[in-house]
Amino acid sequence: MAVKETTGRVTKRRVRTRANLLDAAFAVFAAKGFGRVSIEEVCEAAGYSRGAFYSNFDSLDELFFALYQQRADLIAEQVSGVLALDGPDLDVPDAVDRVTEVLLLDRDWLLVKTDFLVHAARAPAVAQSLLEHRARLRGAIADRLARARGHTELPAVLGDIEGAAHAVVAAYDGVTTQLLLDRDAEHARAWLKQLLTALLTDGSDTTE
Amino acid sequence: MAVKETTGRVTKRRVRTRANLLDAAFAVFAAKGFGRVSIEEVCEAAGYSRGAFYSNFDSLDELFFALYQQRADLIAEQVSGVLALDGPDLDVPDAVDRVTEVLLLDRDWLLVKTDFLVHAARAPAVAQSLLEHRARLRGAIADRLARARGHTELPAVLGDIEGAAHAVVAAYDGVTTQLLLDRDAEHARAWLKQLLTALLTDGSDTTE
DNA sequence: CTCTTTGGATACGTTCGTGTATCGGATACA
DNA sequence: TGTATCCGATACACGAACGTATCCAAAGAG
Repeated sequence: MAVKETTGRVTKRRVRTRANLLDAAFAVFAAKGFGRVSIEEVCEAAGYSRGAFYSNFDSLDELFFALYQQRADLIAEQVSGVLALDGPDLDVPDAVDRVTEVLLLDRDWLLVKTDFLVHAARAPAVAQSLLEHRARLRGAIADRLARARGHTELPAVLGDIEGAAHAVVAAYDGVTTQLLLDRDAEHARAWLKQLLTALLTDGSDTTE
Repeated sequence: MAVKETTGRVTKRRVRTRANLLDAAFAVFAAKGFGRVSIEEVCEAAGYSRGAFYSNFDSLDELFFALYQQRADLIAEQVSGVLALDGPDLDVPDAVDRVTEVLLLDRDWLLVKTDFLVHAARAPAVAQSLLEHRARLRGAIADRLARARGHTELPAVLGDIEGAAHAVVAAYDGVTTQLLLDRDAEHARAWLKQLLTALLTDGSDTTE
């Protein structure tokens, strides 16, 4: 049961400890990786006993899911926010700049995100939820690209705008992988920018 | 100690059981994910007792590393082989076709590969080894691209040939991520082809 | 302030995996 | 075929983490 019985009392303390558990879990997961983490470790890191955990969650999986959703929504908002900025149309390179400034900042998040991916890959239900999340993000990107039309022409090879949005996500995923290994965030961001530019513009624009 | 004392007797049985353990481990890792797998499970799947394991490996980590190296080398050979085919020059789209036919075939491999990535991301020494492996692969791709010059002009946005090779790997990683979630291998391969085409050619070539 | 409800701590018993030490059958080599 | 060596199986002791049942303190309602 994902949600505790919707009894009357909502309790303030509960919210606090739940948040604390989630925060601690984030740190522990990032450090050791989900799957190598015990419930006890999370509790210890949060300064609670196991009783607190079982009072708030039914399993580590459930906590992990909640944690991911929390953070992913946060990121998604940031990206959407950045993309929505400014008037109805602005050229693509500028949007690319803005996005790359927000992304790839927190290594811990990348670690947890990838853990979650690998987790979802083996749990169809979870995968479904993750796919929907990605679809929403792609939607935001597609909207942005649609608004930019006229300023910058998209290459035809990617197909429609949806295709282009798909490509953007793929580029992000690809760069994430590399960054996880070499830990060079600066380089990763510069390079993501370059990749996106290559994907979203015709070869004509050689800014760098 | 990665390699058992180099004593005289080379032993035939040992090689067999070691291989069996590795094969069984691959299946188990793919199914449950490294980190959720116990030594016992691997032994059981292979039909051995834990004694056999400790006689061949010092830890699960060591086995995992050996397993990854084995399979990754295999894939790398396949790719290099496919890329080396035919005369000194052939256009890019053809090479793209060949490569996409070899890649993204085995879901189990993608799972294990991603597990290993996430593992390496937290173990610098392992990451180093993985980075070198990737560099070698990039090298093969770069060589191929160099030979194709004159037939197809690369877009300038990616920089030199090394940059283009980098982009190819990123695209592969990105598509892998998506495939892990939606399990649509057919679509993934078609789309990888499209992505690579978009990256490696000027917008002029609209084959599809 | 009192009383009721809720949240988290503590204290079990149990299961599971680990690593080691020892033993017996298999294997290579003469 | 004999024999020395190797390899894998078995047995054991230990520790870690789990899930539950129970209890005390904290927070909200009146």
